[in-house]
Amino acid sequence: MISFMTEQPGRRPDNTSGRPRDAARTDAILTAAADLLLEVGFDRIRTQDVAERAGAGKGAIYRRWPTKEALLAEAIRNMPARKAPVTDEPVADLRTLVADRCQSAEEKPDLVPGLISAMRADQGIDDAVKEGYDLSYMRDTLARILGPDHPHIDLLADITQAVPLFRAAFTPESLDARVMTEEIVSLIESVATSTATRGSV
Amino acid sequence: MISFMTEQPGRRPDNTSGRPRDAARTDAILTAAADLLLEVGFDRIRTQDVAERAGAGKGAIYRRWPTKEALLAEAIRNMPARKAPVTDEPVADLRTLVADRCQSAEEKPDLVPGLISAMRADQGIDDAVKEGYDLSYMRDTLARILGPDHPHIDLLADITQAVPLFRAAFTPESLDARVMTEEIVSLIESVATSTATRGSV
DNA sequence: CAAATACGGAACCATTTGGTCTCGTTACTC
DNA sequence: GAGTAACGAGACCAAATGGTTCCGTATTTG
Repeated sequence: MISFMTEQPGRRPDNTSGRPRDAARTDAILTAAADLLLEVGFDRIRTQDVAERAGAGKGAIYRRWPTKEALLAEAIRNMPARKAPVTDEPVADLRTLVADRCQSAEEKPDLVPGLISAMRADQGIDDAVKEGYDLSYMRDTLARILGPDHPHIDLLADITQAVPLFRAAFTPESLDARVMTEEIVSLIESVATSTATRGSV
Repeated sequence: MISFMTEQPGRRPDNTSGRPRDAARTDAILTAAADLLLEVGFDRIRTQDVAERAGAGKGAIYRRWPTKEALLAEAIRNMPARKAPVTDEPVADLRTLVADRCQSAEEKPDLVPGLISAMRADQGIDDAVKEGYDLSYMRDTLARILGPDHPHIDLLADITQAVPLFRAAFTPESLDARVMTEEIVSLIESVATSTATRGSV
C-alpha cells in the first residue's frame, strides 16, 4: 500500500497555511474508485463517476492525482492482498483458495477483463497490477500437497487463476463456481496421486 | 464464414444500374481489419487505419457495414478455424495443438486481450467471438489420450487456452512458448498416468 | 452519351471524456 | 480578522474518433 501524496510540487509551497487536505476525501475517492473497479471494470470508469460516488468534485481528484490512471493505479495497489489459510488439511486450504478465486470470477466478471484492457492502455496500470500479482500463497499451498519440488506447481498455480478468468470471459455458461472449484481441486488431487504412485523426483 | 452483403436496404434500390461494388475492395478491407486485429488488438483499431491499410476510403467501409463493430465482427468470423492433426501418436498431436496455442500467445499477445476488451464493449463482437470459440478439436485429441469419458477433459481443454492467455497478460516473463508447451503436455501426461494407474471410471 | 453508383480522399460534424478553471463557501494558521 | 488553500458544483476546453458528406473520377447498364 502506498500512502497518498502529502505535498504536491507547485501546488502547496507552504503546507502550513490554508485549509488542509481532507484525508476522509482522499479515502472516499479511493474507495469509490475501487468499488467501481469491481462493479463495472476499469474501462468503463469515468472520472465524473468516481467523483459523484465519492461525493466529491473532480477538482478534489486532480488536486491529488495527476491523471485518472494514477488514481486507479493507487486504487489497485490498495486492494487487499489474498492470504492463504493454513490448517492441517492442505487440500481443504486449497479448496478454500480456489473457491475464492472462482467466486470472484463469477460475482465480479468485469474486474479482471477490465484490468487486462487497462493494462494495455496504460503502463502505470500494467505495473500496478503486475506488482500485486503474487501467486506465492497458492504455490505454497500446492507445495504442501504435492511436495516442494513438484514440477507442476507453477503451472497449477497459474491454472487456478487462469481458468476462472478464461471461463468468465469466453464461456460464462460453464462458470459455476462450485463445479469449477471441484473440477480444479480434483485435477490437482489427480496429479498428486500420479506423483505419489510413481514416486516423486 | 459469412458472405458480405449483396444489397443494402435504402442504399441500392436497383442493383442493375451504376458501378457495382468491387469485391476486391471488400476483401481488402476485411483483410486489413483482420491483420490489425492480430497486430495491435481490437481496441486500438481506428476505422481510418483500416481504410488506409486497405487502400480504401472510409466511405467504402460504411457503404458495406453499418458500424465499425459490424465490420470487425465479420473479420473475426472470417478468421480461419483451427483444425486438429490426427496421427497415430495422440500425444504428438496434442503437443502440436498446444504449441500452436502457446506460440500465438507469444507472437500475438494483443489479439485475445483485445478481444476480451472488445467483447465487453459490443454485444455483436461478443457473439462473434463466442460463436467461433469451439474447443471440440482439443477435447477430441485429449479424449484419444485419456479416454472419451475422462472426467478432466473439459478442464484440460480450457487449460490449454487459458494458461497461455493468462501468462501473456500477467506474467509475460514466463511466456516462453516451448517451455510452456512442455509444462502443459507434461501435466496432461501426468494426469493420464494417474488415471491409468488407478484404472479408469 | 446519360444515368446511376462506387471509388479514394478530405473536409466536416457530433459525441465522449480527460482535464482545467471559476465561483461561492469552508477550514485552517498567524 | 487577514490570508490562504481546500471543498463541491458546474461551466468550460481540447483531443480523439465514429460516422457523414462532398468532390472529382471511374465503371457499369441502357
